[in-house]
Amino acid sequence: MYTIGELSRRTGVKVPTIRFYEGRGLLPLPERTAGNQRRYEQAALDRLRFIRHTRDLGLPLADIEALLSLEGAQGDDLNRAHEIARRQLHDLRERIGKLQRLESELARIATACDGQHDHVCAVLHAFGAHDDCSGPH
Amino acid sequence: MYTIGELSRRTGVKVPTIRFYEGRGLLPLPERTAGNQRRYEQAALDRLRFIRHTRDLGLPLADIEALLSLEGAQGDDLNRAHEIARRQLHDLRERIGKLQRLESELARIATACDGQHDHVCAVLHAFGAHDDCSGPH
DNA sequence: CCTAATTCCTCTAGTGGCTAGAGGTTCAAG
DNA sequence: CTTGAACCTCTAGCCACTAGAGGAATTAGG
Repeated sequence: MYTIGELSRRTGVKVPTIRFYEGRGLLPLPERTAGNQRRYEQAALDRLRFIRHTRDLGLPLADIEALLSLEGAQGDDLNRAHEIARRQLHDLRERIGKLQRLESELARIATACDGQHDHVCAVLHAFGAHDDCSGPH
Repeated sequence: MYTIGELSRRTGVKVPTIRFYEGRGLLPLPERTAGNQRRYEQAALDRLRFIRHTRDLGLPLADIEALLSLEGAQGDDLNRAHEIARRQLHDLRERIGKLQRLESELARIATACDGQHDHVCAVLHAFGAHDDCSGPH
């Protein structure tokens, strides 16, 4: 039996966030003490770790909900879980690619006008100038 | 003189978003026709492109506002613009690093249990299992 | 000049994923 | 039995938009 604070410490999910997940239906309603405080079992800890992990992976709560509903799934449902993983991987790779293109541009901007603070800073110009960018975005 | 729709087409910023920016003070109040419709000058187009570009680079609106206020700045203000660029680059590199770690993990998950749909899918297990991860997050 | 289609207007509310705060109650240690 | 930490509910706020309602203005064609 864990208090909500213990659950928080063990998973790294903040207390208000745990209550928020409960409200969203991601965590089942836990038992309560006579004084109305939440008491969790091991299963809740596992489930919350699953949620934490998948959130870290960038899955939106809706997808996590879908995955959670597939617990012990068979047949087509497994394909659905697979599909979610593949889609996430695809999204992630796109995000990385985009960010890397921006990185090179930002590096160019950050080093612009280093040393020569004449009268109009190249940084401000560089932020506005799209023409100088190497790749499209 | 551009209508809001033309401005939108030329910058790729959606019409409601342009109005939203105006409300946030990022764009000055434009002239209006007798019928109360917005009419923009070239300066507004340039400014909106600047905003669009910096948003693409990941800058929050507050930072963009700060940069816009530095137009034609001198001395310390230039350092401030520089500082914004450097901080953004730092953040961006962190984000990329984190996403790359997640990518390798997600790739592992997506290919797990390919072919062998025995009875409990490895994808679901893999989503929950943090132990198998290569790096920390 | 009239009509019809398109674009424009303001306003409110919703999205995702939390986070912060107010104002109060319960629990555990000493 | 007292104290202080942790808990409770509830509302509101954050960012950066996006969607929709309900209506007014503009523009192109006939």
